[in-house]
Amino acid sequence: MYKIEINDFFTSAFSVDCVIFGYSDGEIKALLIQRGMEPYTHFWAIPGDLVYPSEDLPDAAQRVLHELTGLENVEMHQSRTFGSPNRHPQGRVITISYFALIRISDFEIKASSWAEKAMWVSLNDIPELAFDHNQILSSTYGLLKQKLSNEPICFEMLEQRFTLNEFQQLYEYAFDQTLDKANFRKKIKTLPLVPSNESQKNVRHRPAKLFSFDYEKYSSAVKDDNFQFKL
Amino acid sequence: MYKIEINDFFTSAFSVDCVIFGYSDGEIKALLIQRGMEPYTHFWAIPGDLVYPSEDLPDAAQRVLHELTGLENVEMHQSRTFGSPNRHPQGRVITISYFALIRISDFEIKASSWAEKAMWVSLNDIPELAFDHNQILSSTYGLLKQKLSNEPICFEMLEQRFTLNEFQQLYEYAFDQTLDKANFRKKIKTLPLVPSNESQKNVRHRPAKLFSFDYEKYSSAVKDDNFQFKL
DNA sequence: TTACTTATTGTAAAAAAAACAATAATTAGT
DNA sequence: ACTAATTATTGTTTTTTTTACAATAAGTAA
Repeated sequence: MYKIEINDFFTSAFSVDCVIFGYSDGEIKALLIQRGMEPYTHFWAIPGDLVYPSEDLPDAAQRVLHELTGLENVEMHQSRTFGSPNRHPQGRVITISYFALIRISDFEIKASSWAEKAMWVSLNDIPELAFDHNQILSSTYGLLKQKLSNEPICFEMLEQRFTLNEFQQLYEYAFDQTLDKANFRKKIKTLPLVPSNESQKNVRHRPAKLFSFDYEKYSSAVKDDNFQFKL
Repeated sequence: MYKIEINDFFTSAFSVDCVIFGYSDGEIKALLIQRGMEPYTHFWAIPGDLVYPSEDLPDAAQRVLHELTGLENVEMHQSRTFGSPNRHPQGRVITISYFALIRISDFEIKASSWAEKAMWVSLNDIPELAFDHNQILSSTYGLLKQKLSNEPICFEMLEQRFTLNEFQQLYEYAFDQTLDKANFRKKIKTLPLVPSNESQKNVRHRPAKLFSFDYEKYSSAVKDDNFQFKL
């Protein structure tokens, strides 16, 4: 065994992978791209790329997401790090995964740079992905579900105005269980939901009122009253 | 701006940092080492070191912890990843933090390799640490507290046999609140705690019975009855 | 105006949590 | 062996929260 020099360590790269979740048609979806570049050409993948040697990780996540999908100003949170020695065929590449929830209708997706296509894919229809991206995606979805019950992040993926039923259905989907409508409404009575004067359109029955989530009221309730979101 | 070649990316290193928690004298403590090496010589730090280019991350965590502190067979879990461009003065080094809970009395700590000393330090007495280790430690402690209420990991840091009061005090310490003794005992009635026939020694009052946690019964309850730990 | 469908509110039963009190058990010292 | 001291342990009542189910109200489209 020969002695390892300090410079032998500085031979690795790292990347960020951005798991973007959205919700539409009653399903949670992830934003995927099709790779137009070696390795795994034409495979679908989570948007991600190598980080510049002097770039900070959150900045890199923003940049990479923008370059590949056109998405801007998406606040992401760190998920897990994946570092198997052979996960990347071109060398040792550690990847730090980030995730965010966005409103699908608020953004226009446009594949660019080396991404051939970009599209929303239901979590039920995820194909075989490049690298270890299937593992990254399912691990990050697990993290998302955990956060859903402790933080009011679901409103980042619901429409800006939503019905209480849509709110409930999102939770029923994520936790795979049906909830009593009356009790659900009682439980969320403590949340800062503000009713709008608009209602559902184009339904042939009594339309539901549209609500929105008041983030300011929420964060001041957290501070002042020690309020804690829990569903 | 000149074009960046693929090889320009493979110029970074990464490390693992092992945050080891223990509990004694009513306080949660972390295992720290004193660095006998540049940079931050003589600073206290979380045990950690660079990962070999072909080494898997969990293996690296095991190896590094063993080399610096003598600890073996400690199962660690991934915490967060820290990657500010300037966190390491010798180059770009991303660090992946791991954490574990151990019974202080079960292990003998022995500083070796480039660690000058190794000792348990109460979380209340943490000095200024090397690199961004203060941040890593507090962030990981936050993660620990989160896990404490959802998983039965506290028994990894309590003595193998413990009194119900010791169990309660650990939670009172971590969540910084006093709990009603009678109600605490009722709440833990569902947990697979098995009484031993031994009791506390050397106390000048009625000694408490010693219990231990039955991991097998726990994991089968999780599978069969869909049981979930919650405190 | 009517039929239809869903939104919304209410009430009662059941379960869980919190508060508080009483009793039992053990040790150390006399 | 007895007593004082201290804590373990168990019980009971009250309060709060959750669950289950039912009833009513409201809006749309025909």
